[in-house]
Amino acid sequence: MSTRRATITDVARTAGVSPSTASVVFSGKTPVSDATRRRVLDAAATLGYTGPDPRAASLRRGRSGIVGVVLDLHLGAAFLDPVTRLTMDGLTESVAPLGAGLLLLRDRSSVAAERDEPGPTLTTAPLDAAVLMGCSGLLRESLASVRARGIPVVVVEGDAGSDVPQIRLDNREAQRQAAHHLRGLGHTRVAVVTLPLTDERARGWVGADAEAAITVDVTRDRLAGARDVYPDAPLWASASSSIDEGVTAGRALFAGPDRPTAVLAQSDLLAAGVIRAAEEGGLRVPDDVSVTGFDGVVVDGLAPYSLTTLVQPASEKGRAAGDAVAAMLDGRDAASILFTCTFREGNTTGPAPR
Amino acid sequence: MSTRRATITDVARTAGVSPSTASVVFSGKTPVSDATRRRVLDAAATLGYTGPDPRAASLRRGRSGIVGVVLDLHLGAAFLDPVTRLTMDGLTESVAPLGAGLLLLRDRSSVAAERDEPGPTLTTAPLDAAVLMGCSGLLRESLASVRARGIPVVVVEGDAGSDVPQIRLDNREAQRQAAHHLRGLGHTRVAVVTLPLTDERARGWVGADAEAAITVDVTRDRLAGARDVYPDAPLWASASSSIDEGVTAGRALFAGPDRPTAVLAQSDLLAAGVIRAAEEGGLRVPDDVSVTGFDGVVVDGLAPYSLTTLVQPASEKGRAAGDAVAAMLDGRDAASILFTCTFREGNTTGPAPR
DNA sequence: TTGTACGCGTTATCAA
DNA sequence: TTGATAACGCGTACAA
Repeated sequence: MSTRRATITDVARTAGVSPSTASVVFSGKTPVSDATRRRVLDAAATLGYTGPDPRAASLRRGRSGIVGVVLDLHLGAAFLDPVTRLTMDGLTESVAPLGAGLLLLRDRSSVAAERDEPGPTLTTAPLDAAVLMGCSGLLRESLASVRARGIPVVVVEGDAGSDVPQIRLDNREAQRQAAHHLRGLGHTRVAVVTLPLTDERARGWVGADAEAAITVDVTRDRLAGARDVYPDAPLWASASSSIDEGVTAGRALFAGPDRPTAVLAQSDLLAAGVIRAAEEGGLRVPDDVSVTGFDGVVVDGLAPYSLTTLVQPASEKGRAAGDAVAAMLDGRDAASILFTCTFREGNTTGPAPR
Repeated sequence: MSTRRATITDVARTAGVSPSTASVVFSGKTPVSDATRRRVLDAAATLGYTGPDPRAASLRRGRSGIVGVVLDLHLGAAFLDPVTRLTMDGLTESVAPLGAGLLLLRDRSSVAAERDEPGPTLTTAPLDAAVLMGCSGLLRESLASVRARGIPVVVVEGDAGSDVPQIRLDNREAQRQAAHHLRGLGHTRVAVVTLPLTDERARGWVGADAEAAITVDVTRDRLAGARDVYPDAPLWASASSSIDEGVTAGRALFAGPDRPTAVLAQSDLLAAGVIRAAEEGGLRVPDDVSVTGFDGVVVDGLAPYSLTTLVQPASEKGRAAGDAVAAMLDGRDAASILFTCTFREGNTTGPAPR
């Protein structure tokens, strides 16, 4: 084997052209005569040169073609959430035309403290831009340093300073619609199953104090919407958004004496679990209990139910984030966007039983 | 605003030291006197310098700290699979100590053909290494060029040339164990629900021709294990690994005259769906029908069932891939690994009804 | 259409 | 403990 990788200079020399010409052959930025191109390509083949070194190209260009995505959980957990998956899909799509790929990063504020592993960070990775998805407030510092480096940042469903473009949802209004819907059906005994209230993710009934101390934006906003219509509805906080958590919640809800006739769940997965718990308890949905979800995602295994829910434009959110990144990379500035959910009536809600 | 970002040279000049000294202050590779360090740090703060440009550092070092991960589907679909999630988690962990992050790449062979979007590829991204997860054979070409560039590659559950380290599972033996288990319970009328047979992902009953034309390794190997014990079991191919697909399969299986008393599903999700379909059809599990899964993952919403299944070391696979990458990056060479599944008996299998 | 010259921002090496 | 030097491999004005 040879001692060193071939560079474009080697190729140029072998082909008998200048390095710039060889470069142009690969980038296609400038017309090159067919004869020259062939000579260069042949030389490249001979030398085993497979194209410009991305590292060098990236230094020269000032672009790496990499967009960092910061998730607030470890991968598996983050992607457990269908909304996250859809949003990532949208982001992937909208970022591809930029010639960029997504680099998975973790919110160091939550992890790095534990043990001092290195790992790529917002500050050490060769990023062209960064997208923060639903990250905790603690990451402010990294955010600051990234912005200091002049790297465009977009925040999706998270709490960032006001001068960062944000992609958000009308969580409160949307949840209010669902509550209205239930009230219109005559429901008065309604319970709410919430997403985690804080990073601690404590599960169980929620008292006034805990309710006042909610730190997760999404949870707080959706709850506010429910409260607009049902100020006194009892609250059960789940530890995560999953069917199993919904089942746990449902069991608790349906166990007591004053069984609710309707449940506002803050996610479709939770709603699916609540429905499962209802069936398990011999309650029929929606005859005995109405259940609403939130997100409008496909819940694997929920058929034949079709949830009454708020459909959120999940992949559009990702796409919007990508577009914002593209805009900023382009020198334009990106505005924050507030997406709207659509109420969709399924077969899981019905008139309140008398 | 100033005209240009500060560089380490600017910082050095301001601090009255040489660039190399300033560099060392940031990298910590060499002891520096406290006084000097302070001067440099102060200068950096003054100039708004937040640390070395990763692009330049990466060119100089010859390392980017990025490991590419090629998935054979779009993100959302890939992460729909719990095994993929776990594997990615393991990979993330084992790659973090390397100071590396994961860059999400798509199998261009499947996508690029469609439309000619640029997007990051195996060949244009600044990768230190690449991990291919369950990718189709078509990607051979990219694989070749990557290897030509001297980039270490590891393949997980996919079909690559023999000279690439592979991380695989004893699919056949494992599935055979499940089949043995069923035979031990006296089952003779057994059906198999498979993962997709080919990239086309056609759903339905499988004839001999189709069975002979299976292109997906995992599917073929697991089926072989089932065939070792039940050479004549009827086959239903699902279009993906999901509960809903399992339901569809189950309905088909339980509709016919010769209803099977046991079902070997090639994934836990499929098994969960089959169970759901059984319940739906008034069959009790395991009294009327036994069902086995494959993977040993937590299926959200499956409780109170605990599947009889083959537990595969999913995150270990990811970790092994990361370790292999680390080894190769280190100049050592990495061997292929064959992981073993563990049979776990749950409450979804029982004696064949008489 | 092709070639020349230079700099992108760092860091490894070695000498002081 | 610090500093000088020399790449790292490429792209792009600009000139020819």
